[in-house]
Amino acid sequence: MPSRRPDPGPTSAAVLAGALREQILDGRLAAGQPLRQEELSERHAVSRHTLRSALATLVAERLVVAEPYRGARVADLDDDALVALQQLRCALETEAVRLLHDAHGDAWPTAVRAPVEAALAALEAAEQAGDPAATARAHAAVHRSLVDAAGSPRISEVCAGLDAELLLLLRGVRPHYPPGALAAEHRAYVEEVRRGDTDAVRRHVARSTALLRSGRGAPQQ
Amino acid sequence: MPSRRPDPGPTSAAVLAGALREQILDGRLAAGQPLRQEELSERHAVSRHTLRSALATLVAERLVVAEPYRGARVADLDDDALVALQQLRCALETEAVRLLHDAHGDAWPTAVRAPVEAALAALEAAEQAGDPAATARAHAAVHRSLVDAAGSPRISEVCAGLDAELLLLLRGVRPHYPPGALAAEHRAYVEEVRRGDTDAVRRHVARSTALLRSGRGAPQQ
DNA sequence: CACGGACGATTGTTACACAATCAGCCCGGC
DNA sequence: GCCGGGCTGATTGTGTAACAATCGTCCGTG
Repeated sequence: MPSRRPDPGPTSAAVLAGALREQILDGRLAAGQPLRQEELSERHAVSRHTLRSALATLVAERLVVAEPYRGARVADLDDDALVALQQLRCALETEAVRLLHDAHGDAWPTAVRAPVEAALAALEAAEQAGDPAATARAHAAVHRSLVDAAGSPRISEVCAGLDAELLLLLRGVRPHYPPGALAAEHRAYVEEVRRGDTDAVRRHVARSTALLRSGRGAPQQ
Repeated sequence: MPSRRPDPGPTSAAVLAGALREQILDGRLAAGQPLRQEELSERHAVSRHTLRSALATLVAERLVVAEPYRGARVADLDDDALVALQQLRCALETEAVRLLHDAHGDAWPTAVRAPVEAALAALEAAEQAGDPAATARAHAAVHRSLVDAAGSPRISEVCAGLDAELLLLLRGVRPHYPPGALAAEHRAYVEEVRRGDTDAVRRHVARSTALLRSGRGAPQQ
């Protein structure tokens, strides 16, 4: 039924970048691990050129850091990177909430509210299923749906580009919440921002940052 | 006198990207113009591979848009792109101003104020010299110094990445101000934000957007 | 006039080679 | 003993030439 494929087929470099991103996010490629071009290109059965191209996209996503002639390695993010990232997310989401309130007041039309509600429901489902990785993705999706609702494409895009990095930051963080608490907290949060309380964004992000810091402090045991 | 060279020499791809960026920003490569790999690689005496690498960095900077198998072309930005970009800049600079006020109140230490003052002085000088391109760069530098003062590296970085795109947007816009007016307006603006008036950011950006839209409306004559 | 296939142009990918740089090691001089 | 210089292997950056995949277009057929 859908038209055949406007999609010519993603390039090899793109699918390779996707595979590497997946391996980084699920820990098969550990933080700080060097990424040698020859080894990786052989393992994935591609040319060294296309591997370099894939690495370049991952560098743009900040999942990989590279310096000329010294090679690339999986990014390992410290607490400073966490707070810097959260400050950026706070800037984007605060402005998104302000744009939403300027456009709709506290009576969001269903076209705006529906995706957020769907994301909240998905978060609740993932939490009940007990899958930490899926919960983390669903959590990111809630915030993304909120920012997307503002209808500012560049803000949305930067926010989307932060998702992978945020998931990398979340790796190894034990859930602090009993199942359902995260969804409930976010339902309340969405309600606050719907009333135009932009400070709620700051509070929410600050709380999240504090929890992540404490959760990352003792990764072993 | 300075240490010999911590710099191993920028890679060819990097200098090529710089050259292409310069050509795009000064109009030698017109907006919308296709960028053929073979032609450009021959003209700049580099391999097609390194050209592709340079193009990838320019795509990341949004000076070039590319789609697989269909080639790359110089970005041509419309009014929608302008307002989307300005919304993003507003988000970043508003948060920067808030961070500054949270950290220092309205008594900024000299370490914070000095770079901003220097950027303002440079803007005034460029304006008096009557060089529109230098004025545009100095104007961008004022806002960047303000954001950098907040000390949030990720916000600064996104903001810096927007500079080239903003300069591209400004191409062909006639100055609306008599010499000195831009610097004066920004001195007043900095004074407002120093007092913690985050709404001043929104007003400033909105005014700038309106002027740019009217200036871009009739590029010829 | 619609439709489908052939054709050139352009991009994506590969293989192999070489130059440039890095990291470590050995070695001689103070 | 320790410090600095040069050598060496490893790794990355770049070049050359080719081939495969895709796009856009033109052309012939019905």
